[in-house]
Amino acid sequence: MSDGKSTNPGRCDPNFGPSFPFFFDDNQGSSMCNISVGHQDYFGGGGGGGSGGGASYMSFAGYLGGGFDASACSPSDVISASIDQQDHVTVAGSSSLGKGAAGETSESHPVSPNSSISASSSNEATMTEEDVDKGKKETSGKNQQEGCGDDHEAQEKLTKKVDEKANKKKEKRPKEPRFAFLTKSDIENLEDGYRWRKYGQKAVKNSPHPRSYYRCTSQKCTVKKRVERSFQDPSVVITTYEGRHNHLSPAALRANATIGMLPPTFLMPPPLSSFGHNIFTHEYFMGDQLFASTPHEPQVHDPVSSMFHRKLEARQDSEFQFPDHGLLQDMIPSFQNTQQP
DNA sequence: CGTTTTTGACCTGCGC
DNA sequence: GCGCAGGTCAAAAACG
Repeated sequence: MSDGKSTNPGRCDPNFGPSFPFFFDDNQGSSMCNISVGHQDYFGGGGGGGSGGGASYMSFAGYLGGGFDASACSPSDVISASIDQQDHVTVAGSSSLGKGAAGETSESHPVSPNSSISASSSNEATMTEEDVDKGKKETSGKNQQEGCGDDHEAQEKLTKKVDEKANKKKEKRPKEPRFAFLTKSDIENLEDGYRWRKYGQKAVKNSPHPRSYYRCTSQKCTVKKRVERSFQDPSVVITTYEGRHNHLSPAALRANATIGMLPPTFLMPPPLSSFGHNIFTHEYFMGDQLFASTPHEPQVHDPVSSMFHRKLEARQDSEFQFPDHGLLQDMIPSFQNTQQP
């Protein structure tokens, strides 16, 4: 479609807002957690991106490996949560922000107050097979069809693939970390700094809105994302990222090249640097804060971390309701449980 | 001409 | 085992 096709690095869409993730990490198959989140709000300019915190607190950005670059923009609100089975949970809500560390173009966008949403995650098996799947599918579908024996090579390949599949199945492949976030926006394609190629679209049960599947266009990068609208609130876009980027986002590269002054924290992992702006700057809640009563002390001090605290406070009074059913609930079934008594 | 989107078909997992 | 729903593939079309 439009050129940015799916997402164009570093560009801002006038209507977008990043939202926050809720992230799940399926690794180990455990399960997930919940999250809740919030409401619309807005935190003005903060700075930049962030590292999620200390060692044990990895931001979703970190998880993704780079996930987002929000250099993009955003106007809308975000609502989201992310989770990581291990010890972190992140949630967010969001809205617009000012300039990020990355500089880029953003100007501050006014934010509009919006809704409240909550989420929880259940990832489960839903997507975990993907990585492996890819190979599988390639093999399976096609090969079966072609198996007529056109060519030995083809057959051999097939066989190999099949074997690989079998092995993988047995091995039980690790699940890719995932995180999702809700964004209140008219636009479905969030500008997250990476380039995505759409590889499928599917109608979703109980929802008039189709779900789109995207893959990172970078070579060897297996990150995928799914984008769909909440059927209950069409203005809410649910974006789910899966996997971690193994490269810098085009936007991040650009920003770094231009700025060249970012603190190490930002530059280190590709992902983090990319997050520098929108997302982090908006609201981001650390999991422990959500689930535990102990205040979280960021191990790494950075603007973002501090920001989390402030934001969190701001949000405590929010009322979380999760209007969505179906899709969202699938992702976030227990959202309500996370709410504070 | 290269890249991305569209879209129908196929595959897989899950519940009944 | 069957049907359903989700996810992916890949040919064709569209786009720049």
